[in-house]
Amino acid sequence: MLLFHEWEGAGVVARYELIADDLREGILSGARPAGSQLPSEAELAGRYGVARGTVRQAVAVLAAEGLVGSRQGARRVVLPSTVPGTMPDAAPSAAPGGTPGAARSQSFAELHSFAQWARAGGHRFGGRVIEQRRRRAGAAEAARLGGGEVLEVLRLRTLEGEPVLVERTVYAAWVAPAVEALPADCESVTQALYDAIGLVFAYGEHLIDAVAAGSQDARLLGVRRGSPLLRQRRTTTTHEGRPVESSDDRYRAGSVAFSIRNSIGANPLARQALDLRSGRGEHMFDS
Amino acid sequence: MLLFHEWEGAGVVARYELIADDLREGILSGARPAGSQLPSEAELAGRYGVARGTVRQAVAVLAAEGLVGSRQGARRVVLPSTVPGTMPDAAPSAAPGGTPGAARSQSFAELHSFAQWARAGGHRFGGRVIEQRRRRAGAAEAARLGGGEVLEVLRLRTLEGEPVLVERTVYAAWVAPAVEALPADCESVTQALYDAIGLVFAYGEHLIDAVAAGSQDARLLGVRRGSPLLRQRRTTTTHEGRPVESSDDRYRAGSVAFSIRNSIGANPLARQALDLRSGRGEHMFDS
DNA sequence: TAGGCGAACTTGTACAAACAAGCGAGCATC
DNA sequence: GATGCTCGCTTGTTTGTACAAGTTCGCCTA
Repeated sequence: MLLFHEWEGAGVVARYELIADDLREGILSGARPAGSQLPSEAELAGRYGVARGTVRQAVAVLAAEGLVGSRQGARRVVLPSTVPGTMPDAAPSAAPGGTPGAARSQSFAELHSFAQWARAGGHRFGGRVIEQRRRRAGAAEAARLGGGEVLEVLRLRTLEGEPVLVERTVYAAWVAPAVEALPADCESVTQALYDAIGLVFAYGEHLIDAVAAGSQDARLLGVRRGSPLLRQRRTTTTHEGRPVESSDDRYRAGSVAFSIRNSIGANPLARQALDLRSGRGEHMFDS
Repeated sequence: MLLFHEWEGAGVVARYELIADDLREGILSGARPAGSQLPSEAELAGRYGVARGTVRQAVAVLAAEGLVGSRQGARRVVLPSTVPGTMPDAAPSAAPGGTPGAARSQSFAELHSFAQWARAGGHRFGGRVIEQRRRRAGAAEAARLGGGEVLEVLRLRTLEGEPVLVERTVYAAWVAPAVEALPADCESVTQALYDAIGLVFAYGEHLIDAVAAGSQDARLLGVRRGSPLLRQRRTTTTHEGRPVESSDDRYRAGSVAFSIRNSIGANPLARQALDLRSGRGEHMFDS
């Protein structure tokens, strides 16, 4: 239970975030088991000494994370967590290397930055640049990233010592100099670019599908050509909506999965049909 | 622009939803191009004749969808939409077979129900039951779905006449009778179960990765054994958090992709490491 | 001209109040 | 015993206000 005096001096963090963290910890620790009801908004408001609106903001966070369900008229319930791998060890809230409650703010970084995700999960990881060169932007790239001379980088990343990810990234012209200044074995490009020029990867658009490994993929990942890979294509922009990079990431099958929890009310993930006819549509890399 | 008198009698729909729909249509139609700034909350409040809080709820919806970006102190901006396939045709808001503004409420259904997703996208689709039988629940299944005699169903679904999806679903004991009562060529199981017993699939947890096609997969989908498939494993629950089904869906590579837009603030999608060592962990079906 | 400063603007957080809408349990009725 | 209904509880929506915090841009100064 979060006590009021713990807030004094907390300062920068919003109260609804603190309340959300407190409730989330209760859920993840098992103190509030799946199927149990949360206290009513009125009771929580009284308990934490805040207005009902503040409590609503807090539980809205949890609902967006898929941890609790809401229906008008009925108490909120804790939803079951059934993802394989998270079931067996009902870890008592003290995850290795991560402060409890950081899950939400990590979730974008996790999806975007391999390093930040791996670090948060307590994994041993590495990576290095295989190839890097400037070239003129194609038509579609110019539309996505803006014109000029883009920077194309091929990276191989490892998890627990094994190669799991081939990253083919195209950076917009305006970030190219900063990326070129990075060392070849830079662990976290995202972090390095933030430190160097204050660049924040704020928004992303992702397309997830499966492809067969090409010869280069196969060689780098140590799998047979044609074996299945999980592909994540993404385009990232800054706060202002300025495009930063466009990437084609390919994971070895069985090494990494994407997980999402959604509710009938709101979720950003959707299926998308691909054009079955034009298999020769534009590829970012024809390796 | 939405006019006030259009609301009179609208009744059930919340005003913030109507405002969100109006703004979304402006963005998707191109009237508010990517990079442009939205009017300030105060101005929108005046224009729509509502309080600022209501406007904030509306734009929060758009922000959750990844359509607009927010930073404290700066105007909201329209984010670029760069997913391949949605770029070329900047469809003037009149998508085939879908009312404008329905995107958000569809997004869960789209992710869950193949039929509803395909219908919303204007695709020709079909499907049939290949195999169906009752059996006792395994240990992990009992933990996910509750014990008793579960119902296992194998379905093959087609898109534009071609087989694209093998669906292996396990239904909890309490829904098994209703599922068995459905015809083998039932188009939308979700819809049929709602009509029959008022069942709503409200929450889902999904795990997305890539696998090689097994011999049964290959035969049904008309691909070679070992070719890449996009796999979506999901567990769905009702409003109350009661588990309904657990499914293993495999899409032919190149037929369907998952898309997601996220922001640094909030998103439920995250990577998850898989155990590289134990390849013999539990499988729902060992086909 | 370059840099610093500040004022106006904009979004974020929090509170208080009121009503609408849906749920659930208990009660009364048949 | 089963059915239907009412009432209290709970969440959803909306308004209004106030202040905090960050951004933007123009002005002023060095």
